[in-house]
Amino acid sequence: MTGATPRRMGADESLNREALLDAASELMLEEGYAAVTTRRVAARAGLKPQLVHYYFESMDQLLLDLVRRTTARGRETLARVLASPNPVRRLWEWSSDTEATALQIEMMALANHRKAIRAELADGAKRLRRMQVDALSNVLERLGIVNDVVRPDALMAVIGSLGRMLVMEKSLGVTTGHRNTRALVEHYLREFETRLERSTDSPV
Amino acid sequence: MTGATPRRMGADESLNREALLDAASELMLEEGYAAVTTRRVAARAGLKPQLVHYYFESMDQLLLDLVRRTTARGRETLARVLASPNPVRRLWEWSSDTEATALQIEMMALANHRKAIRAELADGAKRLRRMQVDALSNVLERLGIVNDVVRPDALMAVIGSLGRMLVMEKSLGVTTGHRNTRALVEHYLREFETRLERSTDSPV
DNA sequence: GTCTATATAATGATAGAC
DNA sequence: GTCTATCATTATATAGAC
Repeated sequence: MTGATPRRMGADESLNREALLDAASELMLEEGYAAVTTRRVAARAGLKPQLVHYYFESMDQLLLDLVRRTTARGRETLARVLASPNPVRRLWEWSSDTEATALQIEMMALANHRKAIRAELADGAKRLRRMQVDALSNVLERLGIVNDVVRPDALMAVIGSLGRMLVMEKSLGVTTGHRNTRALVEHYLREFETRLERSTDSPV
Repeated sequence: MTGATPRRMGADESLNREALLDAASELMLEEGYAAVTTRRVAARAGLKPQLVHYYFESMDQLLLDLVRRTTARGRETLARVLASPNPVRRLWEWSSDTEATALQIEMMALANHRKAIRAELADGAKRLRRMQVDALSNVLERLGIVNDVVRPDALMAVIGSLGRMLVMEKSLGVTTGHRNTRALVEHYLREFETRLERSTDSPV
Protein backbone atom coordinates (compact mmCIF):
# COMPACT_ATOMS: atom_id res chain seq x y z
CA MET A 1 0.00 0.00 0.00
CA THR A 2 2.85 2.36 0.78
CA GLY A 3 4.58 1.77 -2.52
CA ALA A 4 7.46 4.16 -3.06
CA THR A 5 6.04 7.28 -4.70
CA PRO A 6 9.02 8.77 -6.52
CA ARG A 7 7.32 12.01 -7.37
CA ARG A 8 4.47 14.01 -5.93
CA MET A 9 1.30 14.21 -7.93
CA GLY A 10 -1.82 16.36 -8.25
CA ALA A 11 -5.13 15.29 -6.79
CA ASP A 12 -7.40 13.16 -8.94
CA GLU A 13 -10.30 15.60 -8.62
CA SER A 14 -8.32 18.62 -9.73
CA LEU A 15 -9.90 20.86 -12.34
CA ASN A 16 -6.57 21.15 -14.12
CA ARG A 17 -6.39 17.40 -14.37
CA GLU A 18 -9.77 17.22 -16.07
CA ALA A 19 -8.81 20.13 -18.32
CA LEU A 20 -5.69 18.24 -19.43
CA LEU A 21 -7.75 15.14 -20.22
CA ASP A 22 -10.21 17.28 -22.19
CA ALA A 23 -7.35 18.81 -24.14
CA ALA A 24 -5.83 15.39 -24.82
CA SER A 25 -9.18 14.09 -26.07
CA GLU A 26 -9.65 17.03 -28.42
CA LEU A 27 -6.14 16.74 -29.77
CA MET A 28 -6.52 13.03 -30.36
CA LEU A 29 -9.76 13.61 -32.21
CA GLU A 30 -8.50 16.49 -34.34
CA GLU A 31 -4.92 15.50 -35.05
CA GLY A 32 -4.42 11.94 -33.91
CA TYR A 33 -2.79 10.33 -30.92
CA ALA A 34 0.68 11.35 -32.06
CA ALA A 35 -0.36 14.97 -31.45
CA VAL A 36 -1.01 14.23 -27.80
CA THR A 37 2.31 15.50 -26.46
CA THR A 38 3.08 17.18 -23.14
CA ARG A 39 3.50 20.59 -24.67
CA ARG A 40 0.49 20.53 -26.94
CA VAL A 41 -1.85 19.15 -24.31
CA ALA A 42 -0.69 21.76 -21.84
CA ALA A 43 -0.95 24.61 -24.36
CA ARG A 44 -4.52 23.68 -25.25
CA ALA A 45 -5.47 23.50 -21.59
CA GLY A 46 -3.81 26.88 -20.99
CA LEU A 47 -1.25 25.34 -18.65
CA LYS A 48 2.51 24.90 -18.59
CA PRO A 49 3.96 21.70 -20.08
CA GLN A 50 5.54 20.62 -16.81
CA LEU A 51 2.13 20.41 -15.20
CA VAL A 52 1.28 17.40 -17.31
CA HIS A 53 3.88 15.45 -15.36
CA TYR A 54 2.58 16.82 -12.12
CA TYR A 55 -0.89 15.44 -12.75
CA PHE A 56 0.12 12.31 -14.62
CA GLU A 57 2.95 9.91 -13.96
CA SER A 58 3.76 9.73 -17.65
CA MET A 59 2.23 10.33 -21.05
CA ASP A 60 1.30 6.66 -21.19
CA GLN A 61 -0.60 7.05 -17.95
CA LEU A 62 -2.41 10.12 -19.26
CA LEU A 63 -3.47 8.18 -22.34
CA LEU A 64 -4.59 5.25 -20.21
CA ASP A 65 -6.67 7.54 -17.99
CA LEU A 66 -8.16 9.11 -21.09
CA VAL A 67 -9.18 5.72 -22.47
CA ARG A 68 -10.72 4.80 -19.13
CA ARG A 69 -12.68 8.04 -18.92
CA THR A 70 -13.83 7.71 -22.53
CA THR A 71 -15.15 4.16 -22.18
CA ALA A 72 -16.86 5.07 -18.89
CA ARG A 73 -18.64 7.94 -20.59
CA GLY A 74 -19.53 5.59 -23.43
CA ARG A 75 -21.34 3.33 -20.98
CA GLU A 76 -23.36 6.29 -19.68
CA THR A 77 -24.40 7.29 -23.18
CA LEU A 78 -25.23 3.71 -24.11
CA ALA A 79 -27.39 3.30 -21.02
CA ARG A 80 -29.50 6.26 -22.16
CA VAL A 81 -29.67 4.86 -25.70
CA LEU A 82 -30.86 1.48 -24.50
CA ALA A 83 -33.56 3.05 -22.32
CA SER A 84 -35.28 4.29 -25.48
CA PRO A 85 -38.61 2.75 -26.55
CA ASN A 86 -36.95 1.99 -29.89
CA PRO A 87 -33.52 0.75 -28.79
CA VAL A 88 -32.63 -0.99 -32.05
CA ARG A 89 -32.76 2.11 -34.23
CA ARG A 90 -31.02 4.18 -31.58
CA LEU A 91 -28.36 1.49 -31.31
CA TRP A 92 -27.83 1.81 -35.05
CA GLU A 93 -27.59 5.60 -34.78
CA TRP A 94 -25.19 5.28 -31.88
CA SER A 95 -22.99 2.88 -33.85
CA SER A 96 -22.86 5.51 -36.58
CA ASP A 97 -21.67 8.32 -34.32
CA THR A 98 -18.89 10.20 -36.09
CA GLU A 99 -16.93 11.53 -33.13
CA ALA A 100 -16.99 8.28 -31.17
CA THR A 101 -15.82 6.34 -34.23
CA ALA A 102 -12.92 8.68 -34.94
CA LEU A 103 -11.82 8.43 -31.32
CA GLN A 104 -12.15 4.67 -31.49
CA ILE A 105 -9.87 4.40 -34.50
CA GLU A 106 -7.21 6.38 -32.70
CA MET A 107 -7.54 4.32 -29.56
CA MET A 108 -7.49 1.06 -31.53
CA ALA A 109 -4.32 2.20 -33.25
CA LEU A 110 -2.90 3.20 -29.89
CA ALA A 111 -3.92 -0.11 -28.34
CA ASN A 112 -2.19 -2.04 -31.12
CA HIS A 113 1.16 -1.35 -29.56
CA ARG A 114 0.53 -0.43 -25.93
CA LYS A 115 -0.32 -3.36 -23.74
CA ALA A 116 -1.94 -1.45 -20.87
CA ILE A 117 -4.14 0.55 -23.21
CA ARG A 118 -5.11 -2.58 -25.11
CA ALA A 119 -6.29 -4.22 -21.88
CA GLU A 120 -8.24 -1.15 -20.82
CA LEU A 121 -9.87 -0.74 -24.22
CA ALA A 122 -10.69 -4.45 -24.42
CA ASP A 123 -12.36 -4.30 -21.02
CA GLY A 124 -14.37 -1.26 -22.06
CA ALA A 125 -15.40 -2.89 -25.34
CA LYS A 126 -16.53 -6.08 -23.60
CA ARG A 127 -18.68 -4.19 -21.12
CA LEU A 128 -20.30 -2.11 -23.85
CA ARG A 129 -20.93 -5.21 -25.94
CA ARG A 130 -22.55 -7.02 -23.04
CA MET A 131 -24.91 -4.11 -22.42
CA GLN A 132 -25.81 -4.02 -26.11
CA VAL A 133 -26.40 -7.74 -26.52
CA ASP A 134 -28.39 -8.02 -23.29
CA ALA A 135 -30.69 -5.22 -24.37
CA LEU A 136 -31.04 -6.63 -27.88
CA SER A 137 -31.80 -10.11 -26.58
CA ASN A 138 -34.49 -8.72 -24.31
CA VAL A 139 -36.22 -6.81 -27.07
CA LEU A 140 -36.10 -9.64 -29.57
CA GLU A 141 -37.36 -12.12 -27.02
CA ARG A 142 -40.13 -9.81 -25.88
CA LEU A 143 -41.30 -9.45 -29.47
CA GLY A 144 -41.09 -13.17 -30.01
CA ILE A 145 -38.49 -12.78 -32.71
CA VAL A 146 -36.50 -15.96 -32.42
CA ASN A 147 -34.03 -16.84 -35.12
CA ASP A 148 -31.51 -19.63 -35.13
CA VAL A 149 -29.45 -18.08 -37.91
CA VAL A 150 -29.26 -14.49 -36.71
CA ARG A 151 -28.46 -14.62 -32.99
CA PRO A 152 -28.62 -11.36 -30.99
CA ASP A 153 -24.84 -11.11 -30.56
CA ALA A 154 -24.30 -11.72 -34.27
CA LEU A 155 -26.95 -9.12 -35.12
CA MET A 156 -25.19 -6.66 -32.84
CA ALA A 157 -21.91 -7.39 -34.61
CA VAL A 158 -23.51 -6.60 -37.95
CA ILE A 159 -25.13 -3.39 -36.69
CA GLY A 160 -21.98 -2.21 -34.96
CA SER A 161 -19.46 -3.01 -37.68
CA LEU A 162 -21.62 -1.70 -40.50
CA GLY A 163 -22.34 1.59 -38.71
CA ARG A 164 -18.71 2.14 -37.83
CA MET A 165 -17.55 1.36 -41.36
CA LEU A 166 -19.97 3.77 -43.02
CA VAL A 167 -18.76 6.56 -40.75
CA MET A 168 -15.08 5.71 -41.27
CA GLU A 169 -15.42 5.62 -45.03
CA LYS A 170 -17.45 8.81 -45.14
CA SER A 171 -14.83 10.69 -43.16
CA LEU A 172 -12.26 9.31 -45.58
CA GLY A 173 -14.31 10.55 -48.53
CA VAL A 174 -15.47 7.16 -49.77
CA THR A 175 -19.22 6.62 -50.08
CA THR A 176 -19.37 3.91 -52.74
CA GLY A 177 -22.38 1.70 -52.06
CA HIS A 178 -23.41 3.61 -48.96
CA ARG A 179 -26.83 4.43 -50.33
CA ASN A 180 -27.73 0.77 -50.90
CA THR A 181 -26.18 -0.24 -47.59
CA ARG A 182 -28.27 2.29 -45.69
CA ALA A 183 -31.33 1.15 -47.61
CA LEU A 184 -30.60 -2.42 -46.55
CA VAL A 185 -30.34 -1.44 -42.91
CA GLU A 186 -33.44 0.71 -43.19
CA HIS A 187 -35.35 -2.24 -44.64
CA TYR A 188 -34.70 -4.41 -41.61
CA LEU A 189 -35.15 -1.55 -39.15
CA ARG A 190 -38.61 -0.86 -40.59
CA GLU A 191 -39.49 -4.52 -40.39
CA PHE A 192 -38.48 -4.54 -36.75
CA GLU A 193 -40.35 -1.32 -36.00
CA THR A 194 -43.53 -2.71 -37.51
CA ARG A 195 -43.43 -5.59 -35.07
CA LEU A 196 -42.52 -3.22 -32.26
CA GLU A 197 -45.52 -0.97 -32.92
CA ARG A 198 -47.83 -3.95 -33.15
CA SER A 199 -46.67 -5.14 -29.74
CA THR A 200 -46.90 -1.68 -28.21
CA ASP A 201 -50.50 -1.20 -29.42
CA SER A 202 -51.63 -4.31 -27.66
CA PRO A 203 -51.24 -4.07 -23.89
CA VAL A 204 -49.06 -6.52 -22.00
CA MET B 1 8.76 20.15 -65.72
CA THR B 2 11.91 21.86 -64.46
CA GLY B 3 10.46 22.71 -61.08
CA ALA B 4 13.14 23.88 -58.66
CA THR B 5 14.57 20.79 -56.99
CA PRO B 6 15.92 22.11 -53.70
CA ARG B 7 17.68 18.94 -52.75
CA ARG B 8 19.09 16.00 -54.62
CA MET B 9 17.34 12.70 -54.16
CA GLY B 10 17.94 8.98 -54.59
CA ALA B 11 16.59 7.09 -57.57
CA ASP B 12 13.10 5.64 -57.31
CA GLU B 13 14.28 2.14 -58.12
CA SER B 14 16.99 2.08 -55.48
CA LEU B 15 17.21 -0.99 -53.28
CA ASN B 16 17.75 1.20 -50.23
CA ARG B 17 14.59 3.08 -50.99
CA GLU B 18 12.57 -0.13 -51.05
CA ALA B 19 14.31 -1.28 -47.86
CA LEU B 20 13.27 1.93 -46.12
CA LEU B 21 9.66 1.46 -47.21
CA ASP B 22 9.77 -2.14 -46.00
CA ALA B 23 11.13 -0.99 -42.64
CA ALA B 24 8.47 1.71 -42.36
CA SER B 25 5.74 -0.81 -43.12
CA GLU B 26 7.00 -3.24 -40.50
CA LEU B 27 7.31 -0.51 -37.88
CA MET B 28 3.83 0.76 -38.58
CA LEU B 29 2.46 -2.75 -38.26
CA GLU B 30 4.33 -3.62 -35.08
CA GLU B 31 4.38 -0.33 -33.20
CA GLY B 32 2.05 2.07 -34.95
CA TYR B 33 2.52 5.02 -37.23
CA ALA B 34 4.06 7.15 -34.49
CA ALA B 35 6.99 4.73 -34.45
CA VAL B 36 7.76 5.52 -38.09
CA THR B 37 10.50 8.07 -37.47
CA THR B 38 13.65 8.80 -39.43
CA ARG B 39 15.92 7.12 -36.91
CA ARG B 40 13.87 4.01 -36.38
CA VAL B 41 13.12 3.42 -40.04
CA ALA B 42 16.78 3.81 -40.91
CA ALA B 43 17.93 1.60 -38.04
CA ARG B 44 15.62 -1.21 -39.10
CA ALA B 45 16.78 -0.96 -42.67
CA GLY B 46 20.40 -0.98 -41.49
CA LEU B 47 21.01 2.52 -42.82
CA LYS B 48 21.90 5.90 -41.38
CA PRO B 49 19.02 8.24 -40.42
CA GLN B 50 20.11 10.93 -42.84
CA LEU B 51 19.55 8.58 -45.74
CA VAL B 52 15.83 8.74 -45.18
CA HIS B 53 15.95 12.35 -46.29
CA TYR B 54 18.06 11.46 -49.24
CA TYR B 55 15.47 9.04 -50.59
CA PHE B 56 12.38 10.90 -49.42
CA GLU B 57 11.61 14.59 -49.47
CA SER B 58 10.10 14.37 -45.99
CA MET B 59 8.58 11.91 -43.56
CA ASP B 60 5.15 12.83 -44.88
CA GLN B 61 6.30 11.90 -48.36
CA LEU B 62 7.66 8.58 -47.14
CA LEU B 63 4.33 7.79 -45.51
CA LEU B 64 2.47 8.81 -48.65
CA ASP B 65 4.68 6.59 -50.80
CA LEU B 66 4.12 3.75 -48.36
CA VAL B 67 0.34 4.14 -48.57
CA ARG B 68 0.54 4.20 -52.35
CA ARG B 69 2.68 1.06 -52.47
CA THR B 70 0.43 -0.73 -49.98
CA THR B 71 -2.81 -0.04 -51.84
CA ALA B 72 -1.17 -0.99 -55.15
CA ARG B 73 -0.11 -4.32 -53.66
CA GLY B 74 -3.62 -4.71 -52.27
CA ARG B 75 -5.01 -4.51 -55.79
CA GLU B 76 -2.64 -7.23 -56.96
CA THR B 77 -3.69 -9.54 -54.14
CA LEU B 78 -7.36 -8.79 -54.70
CA ALA B 79 -7.07 -9.55 -58.40
CA ARG B 80 -5.78 -13.03 -57.53
CA VAL B 81 -8.56 -13.47 -54.95
CA LEU B 82 -11.25 -12.55 -57.43
CA ALA B 83 -9.87 -14.94 -60.04
CA SER B 84 -10.78 -17.84 -57.76
CA PRO B 85 -13.63 -20.21 -58.69
CA ASN B 86 -15.19 -19.35 -55.33
CA PRO B 87 -14.61 -15.60 -55.10
CA VAL B 88 -17.20 -14.92 -52.40
CA ARG B 89 -15.59 -17.09 -49.74
CA ARG B 90 -12.13 -15.88 -50.69
CA LEU B 91 -13.39 -12.31 -50.50
CA TRP B 92 -14.57 -13.04 -46.97
CA GLU B 93 -11.21 -14.55 -46.06
CA TRP B 94 -9.41 -11.60 -47.60
CA SER B 95 -11.56 -9.17 -45.60
CA SER B 96 -10.50 -11.04 -42.48
CA ASP B 97 -6.79 -10.75 -43.14
CA THR B 98 -5.06 -9.80 -39.89
CA GLU B 99 -2.03 -7.98 -41.21
CA ALA B 100 -3.91 -5.96 -43.79
CA THR B 101 -6.48 -4.91 -41.21
CA ALA B 102 -3.88 -3.78 -38.69
CA LEU B 103 -2.16 -1.74 -41.37
CA GLN B 104 -5.48 -0.29 -42.42
CA ILE B 105 -6.26 0.93 -38.91
CA GLU B 106 -2.94 2.70 -38.75
CA MET B 107 -3.41 4.27 -42.14
CA MET B 108 -6.96 5.32 -41.35
CA ALA B 109 -5.73 6.97 -38.17
CA LEU B 110 -2.95 8.60 -40.15
CA ALA B 111 -5.37 9.74 -42.84
CA ASN B 112 -7.62 11.33 -40.25
CA HIS B 113 -5.26 14.25 -39.92
CA ARG B 114 -3.12 14.29 -43.05
CA LYS B 115 -4.86 15.54 -46.13
CA ALA B 116 -2.54 14.06 -48.76
CA ILE B 117 -2.64 10.64 -47.15
CA ARG B 118 -6.39 10.79 -46.82
CA ALA B 119 -6.74 11.47 -50.56
CA GLU B 120 -4.36 8.65 -51.45
CA LEU B 121 -6.05 6.16 -49.14
CA ALA B 122 -9.51 7.18 -50.35
CA ASP B 123 -8.45 6.64 -53.95
CA GLY B 124 -7.03 3.23 -53.08
CA ALA B 125 -10.18 2.25 -51.19
CA LYS B 126 -12.44 3.29 -54.05
CA ARG B 127 -10.47 1.27 -56.59
CA LEU B 128 -10.49 -1.82 -54.38
CA ARG B 129 -14.19 -1.44 -53.72
CA ARG B 130 -14.96 -1.15 -57.41
CA MET B 131 -13.05 -4.35 -58.16
CA GLN B 132 -14.88 -6.15 -55.38
CA VAL B 133 -18.37 -4.98 -56.30
CA ASP B 134 -17.85 -5.63 -60.01
CA ALA B 135 -16.75 -9.19 -59.31
CA LEU B 136 -19.56 -9.78 -56.84
CA SER B 137 -22.17 -8.40 -59.23
CA ASN B 138 -20.90 -10.68 -61.97
CA VAL B 139 -21.08 -13.80 -59.84
CA LEU B 140 -24.51 -13.04 -58.42
CA GLU B 141 -25.87 -12.22 -61.86
CA ARG B 142 -24.35 -15.32 -63.41
CA LEU B 143 -26.01 -17.47 -60.74
CA GLY B 144 -29.30 -15.68 -61.21
CA ILE B 145 -29.31 -14.42 -57.66
CA VAL B 146 -31.17 -11.17 -57.90
CA ASN B 147 -32.26 -9.42 -54.76
CA ASP B 148 -33.74 -5.96 -54.40
CA VAL B 149 -32.99 -5.76 -50.70
CA VAL B 150 -29.40 -6.98 -50.66
CA ARG B 151 -27.63 -5.24 -53.53
CA PRO B 152 -24.08 -6.36 -54.43
CA ASP B 153 -22.45 -3.20 -53.07
CA ALA B 154 -24.38 -3.48 -49.81
CA LEU B 155 -23.46 -7.14 -49.52
CA MET B 156 -19.83 -6.22 -50.06
CA ALA B 157 -20.12 -3.60 -47.30
CA VAL B 158 -21.45 -6.24 -44.91
CA ILE B 159 -18.75 -8.76 -45.81
CA GLY B 160 -15.97 -6.21 -45.59
CA SER B 161 -17.01 -4.47 -42.40
CA LEU B 162 -17.83 -7.69 -40.57
CA GLY B 163 -14.56 -9.35 -41.50
CA ARG B 164 -12.51 -6.32 -40.51
CA MET B 165 -14.32 -5.95 -37.20
CA LEU B 166 -13.82 -9.57 -36.19
CA VAL B 167 -10.10 -9.24 -36.84
CA MET B 168 -9.84 -5.92 -35.03
CA GLU B 169 -11.64 -7.19 -31.98
CA LYS B 170 -9.70 -10.42 -31.89
CA SER B 171 -6.39 -8.57 -31.94
CA LEU B 172 -7.76 -6.42 -29.12
CA GLY B 173 -8.67 -9.53 -27.14
CA VAL B 174 -12.43 -9.25 -27.51
CA THR B 175 -14.25 -12.22 -29.05
CA THR B 176 -17.73 -11.80 -27.57
CA GLY B 177 -20.27 -13.11 -30.07
CA HIS B 178 -17.66 -14.01 -32.64
CA ARG B 179 -18.72 -17.63 -32.74
CA ASN B 180 -22.30 -16.82 -33.64
CA THR B 181 -21.21 -14.13 -36.07
CA ARG B 182 -18.95 -16.56 -37.91
CA ALA B 183 -21.77 -19.12 -37.92
CA LEU B 184 -24.05 -16.51 -39.49
CA VAL B 185 -21.55 -15.76 -42.24
CA GLU B 186 -20.91 -19.46 -42.74
CA HIS B 187 -24.65 -20.07 -43.16
CA TYR B 188 -24.92 -17.65 -46.05
CA LEU B 189 -21.60 -18.71 -47.58
CA ARG B 190 -22.80 -22.34 -47.67
CA GLU B 191 -26.06 -21.29 -49.23
CA PHE B 192 -24.16 -19.43 -51.92
CA GLU B 193 -21.75 -22.31 -52.48
CA THR B 194 -24.61 -24.74 -52.96
CA ARG B 195 -25.92 -22.62 -55.80
CA LEU B 196 -22.42 -22.20 -57.16
CA GLU B 197 -21.80 -25.94 -57.30
CA ARG B 198 -25.14 -26.53 -58.92
CA SER B 199 -24.29 -24.04 -61.67
CA THR B 200 -20.78 -25.46 -62.12
CA ASP B 201 -22.10 -29.00 -62.55
CA SER B 202 -24.28 -28.01 -65.43
CA PRO B 203 -22.26 -26.79 -68.42
CA VAL B 204 -22.79 -23.31 -69.83
C1' DG C 1 24.53 9.09 -57.78
C1' DT C 2 25.35 8.04 -52.71
C1' DC C 3 26.13 9.19 -48.23
C1' DT C 4 27.84 12.10 -43.76
C1' DA C 5 28.45 15.99 -40.63
C1' DT C 6 25.75 19.16 -38.56
C1' DA C 7 21.83 22.43 -37.27
C1' DT C 8 17.64 23.41 -34.96
C1' DA C 9 13.50 22.38 -32.77
C1' DA C 10 10.56 19.28 -30.21
C1' DT C 11 10.11 15.53 -27.04
C1' DG C 12 9.29 13.17 -22.17
C1' DA C 13 10.86 13.65 -17.76
C1' DT C 14 13.17 15.28 -13.11
C1' DA C 15 14.64 17.99 -9.23
C1' DG C 16 13.61 21.50 -6.60
C1' DA C 17 11.21 26.31 -5.62
C1' DC C 18 7.07 28.28 -3.73
C1' DG D 1 -0.58 20.84 -2.48
C1' DT D 2 0.86 23.49 -6.74
C1' DC D 3 3.96 24.87 -10.03
C1' DT D 4 8.81 26.22 -12.47
C1' DA D 5 13.63 25.90 -14.09
C1' DT D 6 16.17 22.81 -16.47
C1' DC D 7 17.97 18.34 -18.64
C1' DA D 8 18.99 14.57 -21.66
C1' DT D 9 17.16 12.60 -25.69
C1' DT D 10 15.09 12.32 -30.06
C1' DA D 11 12.76 14.50 -33.90
C1' DT D 12 13.01 16.31 -38.88
C1' DA D 13 15.72 18.46 -42.05
C1' DT D 14 19.84 20.84 -44.59
C1' DA D 15 24.37 21.66 -46.55
C1' DG D 16 28.07 19.77 -48.30
C1' DA D 17 31.77 15.77 -48.75
C1' DC D 18 32.82 11.76 -51.51
